[in-house]
Amino acid sequence: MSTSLSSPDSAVSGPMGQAAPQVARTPRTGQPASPRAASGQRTRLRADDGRLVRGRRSRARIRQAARELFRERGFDGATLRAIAERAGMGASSIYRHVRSKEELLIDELAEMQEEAWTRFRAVDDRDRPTDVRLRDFFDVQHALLVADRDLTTIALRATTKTEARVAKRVLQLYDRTIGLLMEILQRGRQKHHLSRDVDVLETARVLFHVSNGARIPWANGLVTDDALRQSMHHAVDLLFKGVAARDV
Amino acid sequence: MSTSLSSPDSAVSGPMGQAAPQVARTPRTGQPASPRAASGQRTRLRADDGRLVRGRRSRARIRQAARELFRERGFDGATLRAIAERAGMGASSIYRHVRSKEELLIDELAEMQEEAWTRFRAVDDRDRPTDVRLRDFFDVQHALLVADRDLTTIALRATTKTEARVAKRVLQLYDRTIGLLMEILQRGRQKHHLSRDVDVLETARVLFHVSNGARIPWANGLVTDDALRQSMHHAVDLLFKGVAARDV
DNA sequence: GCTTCTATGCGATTCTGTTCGCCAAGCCCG
DNA sequence: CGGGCTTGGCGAACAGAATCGCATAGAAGC
Repeated sequence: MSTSLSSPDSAVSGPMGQAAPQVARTPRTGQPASPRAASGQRTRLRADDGRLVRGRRSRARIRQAARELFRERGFDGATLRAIAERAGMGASSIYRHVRSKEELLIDELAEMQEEAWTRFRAVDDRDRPTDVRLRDFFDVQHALLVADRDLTTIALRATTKTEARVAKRVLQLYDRTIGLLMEILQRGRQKHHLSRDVDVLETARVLFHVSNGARIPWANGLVTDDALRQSMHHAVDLLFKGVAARDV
Repeated sequence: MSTSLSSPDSAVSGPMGQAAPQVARTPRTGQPASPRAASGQRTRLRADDGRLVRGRRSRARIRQAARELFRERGFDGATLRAIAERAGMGASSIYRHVRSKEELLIDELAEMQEEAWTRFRAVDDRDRPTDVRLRDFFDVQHALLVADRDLTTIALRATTKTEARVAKRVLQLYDRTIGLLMEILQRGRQKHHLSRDVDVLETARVLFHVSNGARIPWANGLVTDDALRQSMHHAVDLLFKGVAARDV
């Protein structure tokens, strides 16, 4: 239930405020930043405020530096100090724009996910059999995963952080993927590929959970890239055919 | 493939050497500890060596302290220095017995898993329908999970650590669970609850992956305890019946 | 201009897990 | 007994993420 797709509240805005004025976040304190918010706005904060412009540029530099260093040295290898240095600022300043190192990662992750969706839509054909479409989707996702192993590992780790904010954003990404799976399944039901009494949402979730769970041994090098891929194909098959004996 | 159940090598021994002489681990260096190992044994190290006895006692105290503090403050809240203090020693001494904080956690985890297996076997009846047995298994596991929320969250996190040693041990625990699921499924196939061409191992894995994946939103408070439980029931159902239309 | 507020930045500091170098005590063997 | 070995322990130190308090500069309001 609460794992609703595209949850209405917050909507998360774009990764790292490349959009709106950001409502003066002051990452340092988790509070509404200032009494102003409650006591009626005194300063309105125009979007072209010189400070905000500077801030946006800083954020962009941080983001860029983080991305580069994540790829060069991996998440754990990329020191905040190194990121800061490359972004041309002190380490502590980063926390003016980001509330934790993991938050930087989410930008990366969101981007990869976006890429996965667009790639899939590019190759997808809504008229093909449902199971084929599903396999294709997982294949696309798989290709990106393999290209960015560290990223996905850490994304998984991020969902197990006490720091709820980070985990929630990752989970919101997840929800969108589940939504896409639902779409595919829904279409399948319309075309009578699926039996009528299937709960589309629940099925999408199961598929998604499998894909997440299967990544764990893979991320630890216990299964090969291809085995992971096959594993997902297998899961789709199983789910479609069912394992129960037909004649009992 | 490499995710074989009860992998032959190492067998991991018991949690934190409550058994054998431990082969002089010297956690500090990852190496075989001393040239002796290669050059033929010079000192044989009797099990009642006073030093080893002391070591075992220390390990027991550490373990006890860790367990208590994990429950009191959660994994992240339990400082190594606090654990050390309660165990009556300096923080750095812990590393004579353990190679990382996570290793302490694994002991806990292994114990919970063990408990889950024994509880299940206590209530299980091999003659009941396969899907019922599966649901029961997940229910037992679920009950323990709920009682120890933090533990399972961190276990997940541990599988995404760069520290391979820890992850591997967790995954070995996982493998045993998959093995149990296989057993259940195998029995089901014998009794013709399952169709003949089902790949028992692959099915067990899918089930297990779902259970892992489904825990993620739960651990983040996005689904209730009961919703998680229902989710697993749902997954078993889906897997059994299959989602494909029967008449196409 | 002057005050006040806000966004940004910085260096020092705190808190963590972990490592290092040294030392004590225990066992074995001559 | 007296070296050589090993285990266990300790305090100092390190590195990395995150926090604090202060400083700067731009903007808004008078």
